Amino acid sequence: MLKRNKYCGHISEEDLEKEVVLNGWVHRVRNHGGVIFLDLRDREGVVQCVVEEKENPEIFELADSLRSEYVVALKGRVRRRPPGTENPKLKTGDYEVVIQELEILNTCETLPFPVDEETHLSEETKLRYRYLDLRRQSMKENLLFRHRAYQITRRVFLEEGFVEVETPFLTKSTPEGARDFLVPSRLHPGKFYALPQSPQLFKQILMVAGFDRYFQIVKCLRDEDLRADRQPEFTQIDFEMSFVDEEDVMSFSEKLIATLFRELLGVELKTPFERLSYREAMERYGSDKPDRRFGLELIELTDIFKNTQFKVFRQAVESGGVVKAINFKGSNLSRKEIDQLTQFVQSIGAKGLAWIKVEDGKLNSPILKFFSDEETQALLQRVKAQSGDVVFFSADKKEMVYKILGNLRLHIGKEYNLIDSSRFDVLWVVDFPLLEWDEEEKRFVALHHPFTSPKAEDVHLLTKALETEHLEDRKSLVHSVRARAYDLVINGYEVGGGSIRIHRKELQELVFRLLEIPEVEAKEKFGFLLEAFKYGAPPHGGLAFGFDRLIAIMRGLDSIRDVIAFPKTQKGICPLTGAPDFVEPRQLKELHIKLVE
RNA sequence: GGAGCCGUAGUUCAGCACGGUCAGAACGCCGGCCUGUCAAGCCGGAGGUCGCGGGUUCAAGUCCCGUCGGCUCCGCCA
Repeated sequence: MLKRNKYCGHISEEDLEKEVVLNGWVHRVRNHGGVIFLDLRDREGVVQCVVEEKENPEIFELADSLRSEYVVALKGRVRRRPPGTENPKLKTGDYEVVIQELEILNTCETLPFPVDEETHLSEETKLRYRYLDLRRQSMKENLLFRHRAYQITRRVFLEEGFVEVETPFLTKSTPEGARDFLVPSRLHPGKFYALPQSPQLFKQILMVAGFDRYFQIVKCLRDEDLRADRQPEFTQIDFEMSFVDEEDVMSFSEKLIATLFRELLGVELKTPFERLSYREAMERYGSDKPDRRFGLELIELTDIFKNTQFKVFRQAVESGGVVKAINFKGSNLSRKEIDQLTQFVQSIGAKGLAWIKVEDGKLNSPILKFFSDEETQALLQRVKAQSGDVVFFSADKKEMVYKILGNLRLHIGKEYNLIDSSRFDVLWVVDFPLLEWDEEEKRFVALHHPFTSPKAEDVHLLTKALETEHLEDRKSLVHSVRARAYDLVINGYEVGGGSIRIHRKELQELVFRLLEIPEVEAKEKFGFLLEAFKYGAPPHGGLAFGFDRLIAIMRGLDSIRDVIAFPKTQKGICPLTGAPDFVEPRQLKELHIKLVE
């Protein structure tokens, strides 16, 4: 076999008049009768190869039998293309390889879809024939980009003295958080391993072990429903540091992210990144991961309507809720467009969508008749209403208003192309609440995870909350406790999150008491961590980046599937392998598993 | 668990609102011609369970119900 000494995509001036051996796939063949052009492709690119019938009839005949995606090896002389026939679209477009020897290493059946074009393909087709999909340029570039990102990431961690350690995949199920993937134990009937949702506990134990600075690029697994930015298995850049506070973790993170953007995209991010409090993010954008590349901010109106006659608003305010609005300025939306937006908010759980349209100084609205003149005037002034504006309202419990208007804002931003996709909006969201009330479980749950440290100045509120009998009072005390947590948000996606952890037993026990995790259970579920903390746990904290999301955002892609070599469909299926699938009864028996029905 | 969009040739799609020459296009594939193309060109050809099941109707890609699959979103995702 002729063995490659050059990649097709690397043919350049220095190869002129030299002999090269290429290995690759037939990208395209153009037969002109007496001359055949063959575009040969490998990982690095494409080069045109040529054979003329009168010069080399045997090779010409062989080349005539070539079809798309045949695998070939060829030897040839590189020459400059005749003037006027250069192809500026190709990196190697000034040159061509005159074929002297040609070996067909393998044939290829008729393709299910063209590899050489960027035809839109259904997700199912892409994934079923992923090996062909990955031959396509954009997908190939996505993976090569990702590859470079791994290398830069490792280098930056190395420069900063981090140690790479692997943590177990067969581990213990822990309460709180996402649903675990379980692995039945053959050696221990009835017992199960859990696949890790993240290396969280292990990396903290590594800090106790004195490794000081740890990192890992690691798969995490969560058995939850999928989204464009969520796969059941995904990759995190995970790290943890000892003897640090949030400033250390954040500034290292900034170095890593800024380096990736600089070296991969040539984009210089301004450091330190901007910071926004959780509260401000929610109040202005209705989201803890705001996309600030467009306006349409939420406007507070509760005070204006606190005594209103309009029942919908008044009831919301009386029961502790809020009234907020967004003003889609100069949009001149038609009734039909407003109806479509109404349908959208209804699909996410709103009862309806109140609106006012400003037209030539006149107001058009189904709810205006319920407002007093003062309310209308105050409202118009607050939202800075001008002709052409359409104002949308939401009045409900705070969380609901944020959800409705936050999503509506985003929906409008996308639907009406308000987003400047040429820039990156990078920010930290900080000052998260430590705990939030879970209405379903009737208890407090950790917003990040139960090991997140509260701010020192807020700890006394936790103590006080424990002593408070009345639930509403207790809620308001607990909700005012801020966590030493931080999320990195880029273009409206949470690409990373972390915190300074609790490293002292007493504080951890206090948090467990508030989470209503009984001592017995805490001991049973993560007693190993609590025990480790007894033996000299250093103060520590860390962060994990969602690697797939980060790469997708940097590549300007909407779905992380496009940066994962072999992703799953929305139902968690792998069309390439057919996983998940049934297994042999014998396998089940070994695992002591009996299927119901 | 819920909402929306989609499913027609190997691929991407049109046809569906108004049921009746609607089995169509492009690309791909096969055959032929062609010495400078590069999404080569020209001529010819093959290729379909309209996702699946049921219903309405004289008649169903087209309307209705169910179901399966793909995508987006809500719930869920510390």
